[in-house]
Amino acid sequence: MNLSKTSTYALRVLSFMMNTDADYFSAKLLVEKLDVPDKYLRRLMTDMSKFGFISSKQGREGGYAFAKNPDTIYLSDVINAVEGMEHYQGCIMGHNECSDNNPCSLHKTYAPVRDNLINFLTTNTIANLKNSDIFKF
Amino acid sequence: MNLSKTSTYALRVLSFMMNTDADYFSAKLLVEKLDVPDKYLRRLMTDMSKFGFISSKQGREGGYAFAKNPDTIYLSDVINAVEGMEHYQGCIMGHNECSDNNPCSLHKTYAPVRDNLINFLTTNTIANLKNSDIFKF
DNA sequence: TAAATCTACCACCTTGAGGTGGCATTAAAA
DNA sequence: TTTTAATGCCACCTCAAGGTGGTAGATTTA
Repeated sequence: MNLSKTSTYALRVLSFMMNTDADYFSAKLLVEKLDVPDKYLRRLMTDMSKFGFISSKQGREGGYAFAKNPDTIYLSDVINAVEGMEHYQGCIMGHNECSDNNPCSLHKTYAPVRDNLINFLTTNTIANLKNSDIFKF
Repeated sequence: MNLSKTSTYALRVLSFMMNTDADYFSAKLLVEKLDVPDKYLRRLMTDMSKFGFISSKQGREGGYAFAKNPDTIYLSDVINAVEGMEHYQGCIMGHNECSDNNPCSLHKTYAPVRDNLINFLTTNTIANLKNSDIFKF
């Protein structure tokens, strides 16, 4: 499975924030800890604040913080915001139209696999990523 | 889930061949039926014959045919040949190293989903795609 | 053996995701 | 009020997947 690189960046940032105690997380800190390109991360953070996941505070001692309760942020919300969920919901063969009524040759067999994946993404939240035994984000 | 476009092309070609009765399939026919770019399909077919899935016959009345029994060609074989299976086997967060011993924050939760996907790709063959009720490849 | 109809191959073009440079703006701290 | 350390934004660069053009080579059939 391949989330877009941008989605993994977003999830890793939020996971790190969930597992680290701080009021504000500066871009500088996140870049150091997560090895994400500086400017790219800043742009992503700005995007995520526009989507309402985080808030930002400018100026010295500023940075980013959760803007809503992490247990209300589903993995699918994050993915949907930064790259869209279409790839994960659509036909594995890439057809625009593919349904039970007009299926491709893999439609039926693949259905439970997709359902399982969708279920994973729509039931797990950022809060679920909290785990004191984890040191990799 | 997003297979690469090239993987879907490959699977769709093989699926079409599986569901159609003919000795040889010309590039022209495949392009017409499957709406894959002409030159791109030809290059892909050449690749697939190098990988041993199909054989090609040049000249008038020539074209492509299965080079091995379709029930010995697993979906994962095709994907592995044209784009590699790494994306589907690796860490959902994109880490190079991610194992039970050194997991990312999604490792444990995602494991069954990945296993399910891998199982789907490694147990289904091209022969399984034969289905007389299917008209979309 | 010539025409027709295929595949094979090489080099190039296009597009979007990912990534970068530079500078403006904000606000706490000194 | 100046300095300093943050974020915000715009325009551009890079690279690999996907796609194209042209031509050479193979083989069947008339």
